[in-house]
Amino acid sequence: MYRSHTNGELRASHINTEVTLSGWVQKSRDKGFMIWVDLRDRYGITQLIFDAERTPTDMMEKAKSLGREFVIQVTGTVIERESKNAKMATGDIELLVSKLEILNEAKLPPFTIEDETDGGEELRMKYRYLDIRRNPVKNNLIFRHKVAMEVRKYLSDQEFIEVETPYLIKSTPEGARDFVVPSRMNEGQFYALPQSPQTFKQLLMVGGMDKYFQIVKCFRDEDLRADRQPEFTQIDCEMAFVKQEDILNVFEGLTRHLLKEINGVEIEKFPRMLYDDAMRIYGNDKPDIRFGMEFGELNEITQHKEFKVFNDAELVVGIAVPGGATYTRKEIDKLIDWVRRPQVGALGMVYVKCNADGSFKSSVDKFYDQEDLKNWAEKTGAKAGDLICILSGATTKVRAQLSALRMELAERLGLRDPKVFAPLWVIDFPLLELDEETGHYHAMHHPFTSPKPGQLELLATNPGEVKANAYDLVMNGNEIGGGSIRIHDKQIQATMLKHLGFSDEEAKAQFGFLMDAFEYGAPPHGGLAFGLDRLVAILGGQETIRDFIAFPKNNSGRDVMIDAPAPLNNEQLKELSLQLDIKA
RNA sequence: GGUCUGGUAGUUCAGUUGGUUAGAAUACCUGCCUGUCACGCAGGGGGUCGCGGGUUCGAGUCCCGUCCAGACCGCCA
Repeated sequence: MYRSHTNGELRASHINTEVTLSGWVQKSRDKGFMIWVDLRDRYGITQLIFDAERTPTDMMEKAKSLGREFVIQVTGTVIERESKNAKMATGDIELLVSKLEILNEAKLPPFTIEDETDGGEELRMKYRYLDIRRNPVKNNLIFRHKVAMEVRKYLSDQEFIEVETPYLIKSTPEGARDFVVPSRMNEGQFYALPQSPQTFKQLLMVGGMDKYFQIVKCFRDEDLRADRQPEFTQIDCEMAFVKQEDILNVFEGLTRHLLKEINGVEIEKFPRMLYDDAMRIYGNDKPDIRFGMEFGELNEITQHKEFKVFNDAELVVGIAVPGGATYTRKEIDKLIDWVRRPQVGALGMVYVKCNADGSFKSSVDKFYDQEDLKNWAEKTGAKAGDLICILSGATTKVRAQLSALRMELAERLGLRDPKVFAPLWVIDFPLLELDEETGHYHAMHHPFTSPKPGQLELLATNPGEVKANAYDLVMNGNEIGGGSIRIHDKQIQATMLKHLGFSDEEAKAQFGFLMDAFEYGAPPHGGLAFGLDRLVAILGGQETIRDFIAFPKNNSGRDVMIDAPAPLNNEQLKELSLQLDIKA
């Protein structure tokens, strides 16, 4: 037996009992006459004591030799501390050690195993097993476990069945790039890892599993971000015999359950916003509605003067920055520089200070009078003391730019409180999206999404106008889930693929199995998938998903701990019938 | 593919206009310390300034290239 108790559970009630503990040496404080050792495990810290009067000399020497992160086992008597520590759960007691065994020595760790570590990101990733000993990371992993358990509990209670789908599937050219796995037995052929179990869950619906879910790894070979990993986990869900309303209700229920159980937050009804409105009011399909700063479109009240920039613009739009009227010229210039950075890409910014005395001062006073500026303030909801920031240009670009500015300013103003949760549904997404480079339309969600009833005909004439039965669940400016009602009719699916540029042969080769299945009695169905990593990070009030993943990849998609990816040797390549073509 | 920021002791960082032997904190080692818990005190060891090239009497510092890391844009149906 290595331990009778954990390091987090001993209290005053255990005094005078003999216990055995195991764990890691967090720190030892050697005062010469006495040595205190903090013994750590997953559950907490217990203070051990060795002292010259009660501890044999040889054990004193052994205790002196203990270094950080040594793994030890001790037996002893729980005693009351002479100086208690109210900050520790076990702070009333300590263990007078009678037997000390070093189970494993440890090299000096490359960074300190403490809540506020001195280790940088890269080192922590390289020695992730040490990082996981730290409370912040450990607690995040436990938090993630809790969320996953609540998801399983809730969906299971609603009669959902968790079904596993294959990881070795077929590559498709649409959408994200696939991770590809060569097949040894089928020379020259490749599996692909799934970007999502999309077609399989639809086939489960055809198979009659009318409520399915799966907590499942998905893979996308695209560049990473702080909130994006090449392998990530989805809560993948699908239901048969449902309409959009049913799906929204079920998964709003799940989300409400999580907010209540995990965060103790009760939210009655999630607001719903049309995609078009989200774009118009927030310039963004995943608006953060924890704060206002809503867009005010100013075309009508700006384009009657000689200011060419506004007169030529497709869209003139502004936001009110609370308290911004006090910004200095220098601060505003920095703001203008910020929106002109290539990442944002605005050409310039017009601003209006709404002074406390009710007067206005703008960067375009040459063109507009106080009455004009007052109208702008009204339209953007600016009050005395606010600053109006106005961008103009092509609608799509300007909305994205002003949205970026809105988020940045809200961040700086502390309006993005991680303890506040503001979920909403964004509905009626467009079915198709125009690819500016190729001029072709592609599916905004995926090619199995059904158009709104009666809009199928529009596909031929105005493809960009067609709305889909597609919806996103958005929280605090993040898309935490998205889904759609699917096509379940072979003809409609064929038409859809044709409009996406698939020939009949390509459609058959790629998705023939799905369309064949539709001919054998496919029920109406739809579903939704949550990004678990992101959901957990947001519920946990953090920005980066990496610390909620036990072994994440770095910015370049590398696992720096195991040093993957790595080359294959020649025998392996030969066995797979592969030749490399790498430019020097 | 692109933009920006960074790379100096085990670690986190400072290093001025290019100028003596590159510093601080922390960690580590040694000694002291009768209640520590961010223990304290005294002393000590520790550097390929990412790498390569260039300018210069002289480069951590300036220039060019390159590698690595992070954030973002493109991308992520």
